[in-house]
Amino acid sequence: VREALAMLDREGQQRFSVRRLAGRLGVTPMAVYNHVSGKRDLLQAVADAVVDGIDYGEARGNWRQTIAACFRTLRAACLAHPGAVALIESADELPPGIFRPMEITVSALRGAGLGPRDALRAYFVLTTFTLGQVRYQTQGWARGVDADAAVREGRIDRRSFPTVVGANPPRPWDFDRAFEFGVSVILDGLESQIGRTGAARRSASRRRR
Amino acid sequence: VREALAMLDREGQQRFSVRRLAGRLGVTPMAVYNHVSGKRDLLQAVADAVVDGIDYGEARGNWRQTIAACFRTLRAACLAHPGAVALIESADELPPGIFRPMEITVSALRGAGLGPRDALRAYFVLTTFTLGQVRYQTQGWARGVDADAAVREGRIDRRSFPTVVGANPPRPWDFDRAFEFGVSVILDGLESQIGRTGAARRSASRRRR
DNA sequence: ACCTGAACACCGTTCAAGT
DNA sequence: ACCTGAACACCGTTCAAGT
Repeated sequence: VREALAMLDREGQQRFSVRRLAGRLGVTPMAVYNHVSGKRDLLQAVADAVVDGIDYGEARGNWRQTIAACFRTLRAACLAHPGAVALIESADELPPGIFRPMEITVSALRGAGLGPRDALRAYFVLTTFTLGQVRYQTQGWARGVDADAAVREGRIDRRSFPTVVGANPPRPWDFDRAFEFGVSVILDGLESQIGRTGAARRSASRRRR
Repeated sequence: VREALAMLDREGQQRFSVRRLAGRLGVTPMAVYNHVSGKRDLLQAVADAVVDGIDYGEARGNWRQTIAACFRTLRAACLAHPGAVALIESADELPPGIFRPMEITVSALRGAGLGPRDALRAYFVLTTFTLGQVRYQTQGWARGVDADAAVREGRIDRRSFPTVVGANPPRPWDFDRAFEFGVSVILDGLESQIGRTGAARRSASRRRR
């Protein structure tokens, strides 16, 4: 499992194969099947190992700080094991620890006054954002969606895409800052949602009196 | 390409193969290579076709409405071709149309008063969120990260995950509402960011006088 | 210009056999 | 309990040959 994770981080899931893993372990391909019931099972085990290796620590500070810290931890773990993210996203079943961010986030938001459904939705906003950002960074957003390259190579003309051409991003793109910006935008948005529903609830209870 | 897209939407990228495509076309596997230089090239062509098929229409309304409409369109297109999302995310190069949402979003946000770097970052928040949400919906978030199933199957205990167990999501999960919630949260967050930098700029120009 | 058939190097996996 | 070797059904792709 350890060697599999290393291979995945090094060469990606595309180039990973049971036979090559066996080769690196100096063993016949079939020996792998004594420890694992198949490729699927092996990748599952790798995903489990990564998920279990994440430590979110103790919550401290207000709800914004708690949530921000949680997703910073998640992001750092994903960046440390770029090969594992796709695995986690496609795993059939993951260890309970995968729900730690949900627990932390929903709990913090409930405490801040957000309703249960919205708190859960907010969690999904934060995870999809965080994992998506990691994907772009590791798999190379520098692929098809690299506006900078498209502008440089002249695949895009100023006429149809004036703003894209003008906003040509500074290189190297600072993923950390982009992530922090996103987190604070989302938290700001949640704060104003909380203010709004809180105000609605207050005026409702005022009417009730 | 049309048949390939249909196969991908139907059975997913995992089960797709050149040989099976050839089979469905009633032709020998090698015939495919007369029209396309390889599997990679074929998938690229599929991604291109999907991207080119998206029509974002004319911008109308204020910046919030413009942006929301843009990502609703993107989301609808992705949901219509679930098999193509992974392709687009991993394509090496995509047609210019892929930058339309960036153009629309950055332009709208610049107009609303956001700085160039933040406008670009905001675009990435919105795309990662939108595509991530689509992934969860189509690939089945119902995989490893399905809290509902985990609770039902008793893989999670109330002691360590009180909030997750309590927040047991209503079934069926309403992806549309979750998406709309996320969009409005992000737009709220951007609005308060704009207010903040706008205020900072105003007070700076006041000092300058 | 398009299709075929045989071939090559790779896959995941099974199964009988070894120690 | 662990490993091996041969085999099977599948890949993507090349290449010479056909029309």
